[in-house]
Amino acid sequence: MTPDALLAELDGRETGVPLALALAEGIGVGLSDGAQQWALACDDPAAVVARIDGYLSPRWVWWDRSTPDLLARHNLAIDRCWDVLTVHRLLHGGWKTSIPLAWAWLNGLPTESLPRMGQLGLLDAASEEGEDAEDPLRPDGHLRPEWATGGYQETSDRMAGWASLAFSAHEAQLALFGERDSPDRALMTARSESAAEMLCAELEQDGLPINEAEAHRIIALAEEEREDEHVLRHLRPSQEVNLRNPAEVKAMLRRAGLDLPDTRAWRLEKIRESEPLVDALLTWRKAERIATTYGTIWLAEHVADGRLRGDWTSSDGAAGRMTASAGLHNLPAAMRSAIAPDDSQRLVRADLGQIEPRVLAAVSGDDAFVAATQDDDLYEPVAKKLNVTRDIAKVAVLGAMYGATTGESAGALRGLQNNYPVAMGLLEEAAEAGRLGHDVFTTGGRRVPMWVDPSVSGDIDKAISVAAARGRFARNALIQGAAAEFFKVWAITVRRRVRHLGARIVLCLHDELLVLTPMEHADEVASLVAECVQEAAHYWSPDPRVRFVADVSIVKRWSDAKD
DNA sequence: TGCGGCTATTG
DNA sequence: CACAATAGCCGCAG
Repeated sequence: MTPDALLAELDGRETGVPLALALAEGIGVGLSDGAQQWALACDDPAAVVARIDGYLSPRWVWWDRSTPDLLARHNLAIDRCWDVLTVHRLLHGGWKTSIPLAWAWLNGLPTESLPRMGQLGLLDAASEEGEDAEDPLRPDGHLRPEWATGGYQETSDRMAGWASLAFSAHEAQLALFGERDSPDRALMTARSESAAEMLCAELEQDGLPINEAEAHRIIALAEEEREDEHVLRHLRPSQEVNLRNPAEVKAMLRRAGLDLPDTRAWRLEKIRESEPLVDALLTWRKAERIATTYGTIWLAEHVADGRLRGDWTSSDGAAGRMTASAGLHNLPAAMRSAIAPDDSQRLVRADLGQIEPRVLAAVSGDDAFVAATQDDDLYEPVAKKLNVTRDIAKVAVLGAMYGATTGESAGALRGLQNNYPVAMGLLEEAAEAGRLGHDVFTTGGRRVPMWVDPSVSGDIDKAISVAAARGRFARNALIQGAAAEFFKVWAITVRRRVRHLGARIVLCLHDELLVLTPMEHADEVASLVAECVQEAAHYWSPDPRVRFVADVSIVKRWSDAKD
């Protein structure tokens, strides 16, 4: 089959119709619409996908990240897609999964008896009668694991079969959405999370622009400051101490007359003014961190052709936040001046303001709390209502979302419950579900699985403390998870809206975006990024009255101050 | 060599 | 010092 013949067959179909896809470099493309399947042998499958996408603009259905990875390598950006494994994580909860596991779960097959690769290879070599190696399904209904790990890529006919199964999996998932409380909302999430997975493929491909000379300068400075002697010279009598061993550091401080329960920075910070030894230790630790974690080895491992790259996942972690390796999400502030493009480009830096409380207002629909979001600083009206300072109001609101029970926030918590009963009630309901070990669901329909630690049975105190931790976790997961969903809608909207200007997202950081843009389009990109906050809010927010805000600025380096 | 504990960094 | 994450070094068990 040729691409032209295929396009003729697809003629007249509606935009957005689901079309499943499997492909392999240099081999071909397999497609399926559920009723028919097509196999195209060709060298450049991405070019075929580009033609169909331009012609029909379907919703591309694929099994997993391997497909957008290939498309991203060919610089083909797809906006409308359905990633079966990403949707599986949404429906099922958790992160660990695989194509055979998702297939088994969707088809009600026992998942304990999932065929494993090694033993199956032997069985297949024996090739029982009645078994067809060209069939991706075994007689018991399970997927052949060797198909999932590349076997489907051998011929375009196999790809067509593989695409056909992806289509079936997608239909099974659609049926499950129908059983949800808010099917339409969960479907929206499935689509946006799938697009976010494609964005992750691009983030891995592109990387962050990094000025290596500047990075080396920062590392060299840290190397100087991490000399043990800078700390040890404060000791009388002089002594050898392994500063990397917390127990030895604690003993060292005790000998210096400082008896502390541990040596954590927040504790030491309080006394560094009056204790030169402590001040030197904290300075040493900061330098040590940069030199060990973000030193020359790190540069060599993660930087190539002027880009800093890590692995990206679109919905890792408890509640579905994006994660990145290579330290991209916890780069020390001191290193951020090295994140900079060449002079012909700029970074548009944007971050959502007070995103978690605003999301709480949106998902709870609490009238009074929604009203507070009209303010640029949401904590001001809250403080006024509670008759406390702005700082206490902030700690109280954050404490309510994290499940704090002690400290300053405890007192203000009663004020929050009186003034914002709907929002606080929602949080408490989630916490109670978590304590009981019941799964909770984000507003976008992500299942957040709870767990029961079997090791606590018999130990009442421990069981209570584990249940309490689960309650805090569930309470926060509703907010953090919903914020992650909103953030991803914003990110994929930006991705789509700035593309024609040659701009690309190069970093996603929970509430912050970095967009790399040609200098001449920086102003327009910045405007679009700001507009996209409203567009994303309109699309995502369960309560249209909630106001979302963002800071947007054009910078040469990530570290540059916002204007 | 793998793992828990401690510590750092970030949102 | 509550929620989430990645990542390093240490000592200790195997």
